[in-house]
Amino acid sequence: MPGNILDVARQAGVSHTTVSRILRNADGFSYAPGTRRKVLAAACEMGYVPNAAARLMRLKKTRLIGITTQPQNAYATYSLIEKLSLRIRELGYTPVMVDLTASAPAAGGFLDVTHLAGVICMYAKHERELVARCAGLPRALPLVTIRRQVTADPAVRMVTTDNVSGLTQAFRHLYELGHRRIGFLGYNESDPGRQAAYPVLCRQYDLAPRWFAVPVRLENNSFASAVQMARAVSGRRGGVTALLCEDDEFAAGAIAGLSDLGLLVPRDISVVGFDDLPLAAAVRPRLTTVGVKMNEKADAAARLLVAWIEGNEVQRALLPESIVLEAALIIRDSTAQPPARSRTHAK
Amino acid sequence: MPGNILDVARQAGVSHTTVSRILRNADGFSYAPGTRRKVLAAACEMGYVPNAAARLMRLKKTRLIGITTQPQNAYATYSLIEKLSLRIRELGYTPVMVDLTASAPAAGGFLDVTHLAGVICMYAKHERELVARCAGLPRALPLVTIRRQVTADPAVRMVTTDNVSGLTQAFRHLYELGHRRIGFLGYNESDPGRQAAYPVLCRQYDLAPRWFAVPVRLENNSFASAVQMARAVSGRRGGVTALLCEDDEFAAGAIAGLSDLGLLVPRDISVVGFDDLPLAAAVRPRLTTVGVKMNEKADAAARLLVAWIEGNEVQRALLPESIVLEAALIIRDSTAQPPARSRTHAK
DNA sequence: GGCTACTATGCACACGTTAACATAAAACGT
DNA sequence: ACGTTTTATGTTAACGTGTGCATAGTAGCC
Repeated sequence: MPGNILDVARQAGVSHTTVSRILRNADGFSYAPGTRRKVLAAACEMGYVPNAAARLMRLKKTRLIGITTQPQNAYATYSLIEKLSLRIRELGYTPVMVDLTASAPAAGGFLDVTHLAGVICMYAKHERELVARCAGLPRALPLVTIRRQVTADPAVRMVTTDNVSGLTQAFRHLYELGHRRIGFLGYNESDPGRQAAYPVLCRQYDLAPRWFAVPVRLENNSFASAVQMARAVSGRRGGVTALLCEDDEFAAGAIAGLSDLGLLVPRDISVVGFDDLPLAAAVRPRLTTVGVKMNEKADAAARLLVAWIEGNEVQRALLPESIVLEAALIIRDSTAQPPARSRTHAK
Repeated sequence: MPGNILDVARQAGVSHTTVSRILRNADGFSYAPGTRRKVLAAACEMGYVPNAAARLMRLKKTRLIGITTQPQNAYATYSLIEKLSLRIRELGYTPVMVDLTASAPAAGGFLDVTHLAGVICMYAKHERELVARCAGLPRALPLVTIRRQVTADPAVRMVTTDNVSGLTQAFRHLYELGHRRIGFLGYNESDPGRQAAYPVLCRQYDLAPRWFAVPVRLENNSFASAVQMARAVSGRRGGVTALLCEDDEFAAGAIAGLSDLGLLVPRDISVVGFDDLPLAAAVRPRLTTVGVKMNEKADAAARLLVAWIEGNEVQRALLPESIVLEAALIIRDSTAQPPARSRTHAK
């Protein structure tokens, strides 16, 4: 125990109140330069660090921000977590990974959701779960959802990408290359953002939707499950010339799976990803993909949450309900004209 | 504030001490079944969750276990973090990601390293940093290192894979296929575990070592940096017929990079990975790789750390200094005989 | 100089939990 | 029936911090 505030006070020859106020730069208090110097010197010398627990008990506020995780999409998840963590720390908070599946609150788990200053939440299921769990609390848990907001809770804000625009760009790109049988590979049950635009676009371009959903049991490994979907995608009934994928990991997996069947991307089938992860530019062929500006997304989410946490009633009301970032199609090597024989029979 | 222990006590008609002891299953206390039932019912009904801060202040022990992270190797890192988190939770602790680069302790950061019950540490640099930072503390920070232990601190334990055996198996596999120009692709500065065995094996098999190190500036994205290394690996001076890689992500990147140069794996060059991540079986060609049993590793690390945390002096002394898991070569599609012209001029 | 306003500091309490110590009732042995 | 151990519960202090209230000194103002 490396010294408490009383030790510092004793050493500096002042009261612990003075120490507390000087070290926190408390507003509305003026201290003599000499006193200030003495206190800072003493604190610095003995390496004083305020006891987090005591402070928390007093303030009833932590500076912990939860990040919900899930096993799907290792790459995208980790990529986002990493960037979020960085931003959160830059804003003076500490990121904590929260697992909503297992956390029986009474089971001795140390940190409960209720102790968090806020949560950044990546999946619709988690959002519902969190909002439900905090329903009884007098103060709603500040929550920023990435992707799509699903509850009407006033404390929930959203940061997302304009998925509709992104998918539209991708769709048009494929259509202009000559594709008329364009499929969509996604989760069985997921946030509706990216999937919702697909049938609309099909109707708009007068094409039949061809939908491929990964079975729930396979969802834990996106890459591998996409590999397994390749047969369906390329099979008699599927028979698409181009495939839109819900994320890059799916796209990369689909390419691998197709190559097992002797099909080459983009010669035989074009594939488009979503996210523009580092993976997308690394894989061969390089992925044509919809870039979602992960960095800006993390930045916006962290800022929005902190603004909400630190703001008063009025300031909160001024915060945007949602921040929507632009998406931009990044054309690389995984898309090309459909094979010659396919170009004849449209629709 | 959803009720404190006093509220529960009042509702159950007992003292708060009784509530505390019953809810914690405190040893050495026997309570009447009726009392117990009353307390549990009251606590359950009002959804009582013990206040983490107050508990922490009293006990001076958290049930938080830190996991150090780093930007390199998104896949391997996330894979391990995910499994570690699960095990840690199963043991009744809460995982927290700790960032050692930025954490100025006094800068308002809520959780300091000193508040953690222990840390699981994946990289040599972090281990040194942590041990150094906790040097002044009366109680050393319990620490389990994954991979290779680098400090002599008695509170540091290690869980690792038998990398030497793993690399030996891989080397022998390549040698027996007929390869005589076997390179190694790894980090410039990394834990010496996997790299150390390579020159020894070269000497043993009487081959010249061919060493390819990723420049530090590229290290943040293993996949992409391996792609960039392909030219060196296959070039005039490099000219290897087989490549051992420090991890699967490197291997996958190398394959992609080689394909850019018109070289096919395994026809022109054989590639071996390390770790057996999900990625290894997903990528095409499927990776021949050294499996390190990530699950068992996470399990062993979490158990060892918790045993140390909860054990007394005597029990701690009985814990193994290190746990070494076996490695097993998994042969898939990325290795084959060297091309015919290469087989003639050995060495 | 007396009143006011402000500056600089301290005192004492509250937060919710655990644990050492205390106590009353019951069981037990002779 | 009486001392002794055991069982079942309660009392109270302590952890380290922030803050409301109090206080002493100092300056301003007519």
